[in-house]
Amino acid sequence: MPSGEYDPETVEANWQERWVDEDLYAFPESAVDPDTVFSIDTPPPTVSGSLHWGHVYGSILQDFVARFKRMRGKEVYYPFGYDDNGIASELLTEDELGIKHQDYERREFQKLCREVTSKYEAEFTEKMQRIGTSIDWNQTYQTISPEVQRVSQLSFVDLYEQDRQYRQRAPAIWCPECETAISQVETEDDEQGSHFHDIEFDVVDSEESFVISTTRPELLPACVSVFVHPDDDENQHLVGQEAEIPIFGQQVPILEDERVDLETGTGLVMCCTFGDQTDIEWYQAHDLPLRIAIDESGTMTDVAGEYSGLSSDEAREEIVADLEDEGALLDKRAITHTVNVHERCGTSVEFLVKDQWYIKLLDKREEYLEAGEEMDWYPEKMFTRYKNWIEGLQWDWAISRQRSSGIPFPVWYCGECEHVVVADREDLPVDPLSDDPPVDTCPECGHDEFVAEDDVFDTWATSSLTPLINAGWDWNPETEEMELERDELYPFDMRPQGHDIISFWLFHTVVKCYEHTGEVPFDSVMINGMVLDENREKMSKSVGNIVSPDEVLDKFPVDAARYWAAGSAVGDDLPYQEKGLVAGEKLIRKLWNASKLVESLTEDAPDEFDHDDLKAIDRWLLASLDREIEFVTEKLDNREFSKARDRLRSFFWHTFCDDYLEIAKQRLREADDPSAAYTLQTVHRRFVRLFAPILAHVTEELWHDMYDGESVHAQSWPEPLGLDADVEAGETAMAVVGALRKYKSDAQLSMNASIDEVEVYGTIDGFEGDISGVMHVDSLTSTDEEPPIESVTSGIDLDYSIVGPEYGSKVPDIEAALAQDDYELVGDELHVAGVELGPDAFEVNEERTYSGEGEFVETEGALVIVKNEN
RNA sequence: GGGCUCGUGGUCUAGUGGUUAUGACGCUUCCCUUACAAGGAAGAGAUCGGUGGUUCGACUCCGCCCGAGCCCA
Repeated sequence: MPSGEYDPETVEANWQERWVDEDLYAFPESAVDPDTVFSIDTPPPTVSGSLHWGHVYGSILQDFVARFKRMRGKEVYYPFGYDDNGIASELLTEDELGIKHQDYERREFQKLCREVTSKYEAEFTEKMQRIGTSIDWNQTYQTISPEVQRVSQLSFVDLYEQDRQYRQRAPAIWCPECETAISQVETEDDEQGSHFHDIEFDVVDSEESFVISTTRPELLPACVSVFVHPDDDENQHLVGQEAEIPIFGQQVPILEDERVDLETGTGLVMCCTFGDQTDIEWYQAHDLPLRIAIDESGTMTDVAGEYSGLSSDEAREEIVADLEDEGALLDKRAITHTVNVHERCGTSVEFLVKDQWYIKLLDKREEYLEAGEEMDWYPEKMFTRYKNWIEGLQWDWAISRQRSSGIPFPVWYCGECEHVVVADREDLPVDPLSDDPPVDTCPECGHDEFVAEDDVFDTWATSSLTPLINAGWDWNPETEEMELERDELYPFDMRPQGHDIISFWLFHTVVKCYEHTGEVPFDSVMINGMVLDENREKMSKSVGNIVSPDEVLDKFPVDAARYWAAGSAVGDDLPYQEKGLVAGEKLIRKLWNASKLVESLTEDAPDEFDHDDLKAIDRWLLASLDREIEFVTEKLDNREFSKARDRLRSFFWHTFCDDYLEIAKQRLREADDPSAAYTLQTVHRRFVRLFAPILAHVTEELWHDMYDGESVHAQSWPEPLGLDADVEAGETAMAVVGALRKYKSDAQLSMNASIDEVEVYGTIDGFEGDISGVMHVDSLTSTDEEPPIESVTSGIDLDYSIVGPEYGSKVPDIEAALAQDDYELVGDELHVAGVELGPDAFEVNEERTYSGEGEFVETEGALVIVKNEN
């Protein structure tokens, strides 16, 4: 029985513990009907980092859906993944144990990683449980586990056999500091100081020469062509000729391409293997040869002739000096320009040519776009991000990473003919560096020595498999097919995702799962926005405006945070604001206090009551709640949490507490009133369930205290009762109560002061007693008759939705005539400005005055005359 | 530099062609009415970022500009 003040600190912790202990949210073990399953594929957070407020926000939104769907009769599959595979965990392990991963075999190092991260996993679990989500803690996985490694490698084998992957000598972005290849998304721009060198090039078989400005003279030996912009009239005549490279002497074609930047340098550009991204594009577009002058350690190769063996920095100095000697260096000046750097270490990247594995994307752009279209997007507008990403794709997806730790490619190459040997599925996971290939000799050439692939997968190659991990995707040796152990989960009903990572996490997941199963992995996607600080600015460590979950939850109940999280349209960014949480706290308190009152009033409430015997106001309240239920259900179905929350709060607070409860209280205290008691309890039970997905803890406490001892989260969602009621009379009655409150307020009377006499001109049939009871009216009469007041026509209001389309440009004339009172009312028609408007098109505005005894109050649907001696 | 999203009282937010713009927080005044004063009642407060256009009519649609965020270069 709810009594005293609500104590969220104790109550919330208690329920969180019990929910986990009692496995309340456990997904059924046995196979279930896919039609009644609601499966969620949650993107696993990095556990080596700390749980931040953005995680909390995203998780709460997921939980709203999970709890709502559960009450709607679904078996909800709500798993949790710990992402501990990746550089962050590796660095953490090295730090904590004071080791270097290079000193260990991969498997050993991964084992150490698992040990270190398990501590962080436990911490993460605790924090996730503290926000009261209904995750099924029996359904968890670690991305570093051997099982997930197996899925990753199975994915590779499957895509390889489907010919969706290829290995190609291709440009790779290389970080010389980290000695690893990185993806395009791991680079960022940086302004750096450098020097422009103006170098003179001779045109072959001509007296002519031209000048190129370059920041990278050490790339002269790598030069394969010179480019001119198509709009560059001055240099147009050079196109088609050849240029001779100073010092090195190679002769290269002069070509035209619109990617030449006319603003920088001389408008003529040399293309090398590879100075920047544009060089790579030119290499691909113009089918240019490769001249690799710098290797991956930054050392000059044989291509550089006498400079070979020097570091690229040394080579630059010597080449510049030699150019000067030859008279080819015309000028050298300091500039700042934008370079590509590795986002982790800030080192400017190199472009190398390496053997890399790629997943094909470009050839199926249309299909992947259609896959995106097949999913329901909440909100819809976020689909454009997915669409734009696909339309802008210029590369296939490079999945090779030249790192010594990570999940290895299950591949060996023949030492003789480079034939690719892929591991057997039964043997996965394997590490080619430690394990033998599945064949003794090369099936192609019979050679018996193999070279292990030493690259590892890009972590996204694993992160993009979560639906398959959750659904138990594996090889069935009997049928020789890939199968889903838990077929009923797939495709997943919902995938939550932050809007900042739609382009790679979501996209890559769709692509991979689609290729593996032939099905789009998600029926729907729910996109969450970012959490901003109080000033609507992005949270960042460097600015120091990070909000930590512990800090917030020490101060506020979780339910208050949950109320706050429901406060914005899904997909929109949401500022963290304490007043939002304070508002939540107030609602929790209101719900608690109202429940105490309901409890005290409904001790004798009948479980059953013939709806035909309901009093008007009870019938009215139940019918009004029906409409609210329909609204709230629809909004939650559409992930419009904010609308559901606000409407429910407002109906509960104002209609139920302020209007109905005040009346019911009086009725029940004055006499036995089974109709009121029954209604009060019925409505209250419904409110507790309606609030349950959002205010998960306080509703649970109330349900247990007041009702059947089961969890509110295991109850079914309220269905409308389908009662008929005179809704209009009820609303008029409430408006009359409002008018009487206003009268008392204006007269500075207390709300329980009595009023002698009230006359209501309007329909309030059946509500008279309720009004007089709650407002302490000694004598209340109501009538449908015309009130004893004088009406003066004060103006005409047009209904523009009718007048506008009908009269178009004549509307201003009509308005002008009305403004000058130049019109005539003929019967139910309005004659104005030469047109005749029907009764639907306008409304006569009347000013009412009352000169009789007492005071006249006008309200929605009724006119009220108050006569009071006091 | 490109794409997408957002801009509404002091603050947060609803509203996507119909003229009196929603609600909450805060503010002012009044009211201790036996669930709740962290409550109730009343009230003030917005030319809907700027500008130009389409339309009888624009917060809403279109162009440009400004500001913020995200992604990409």
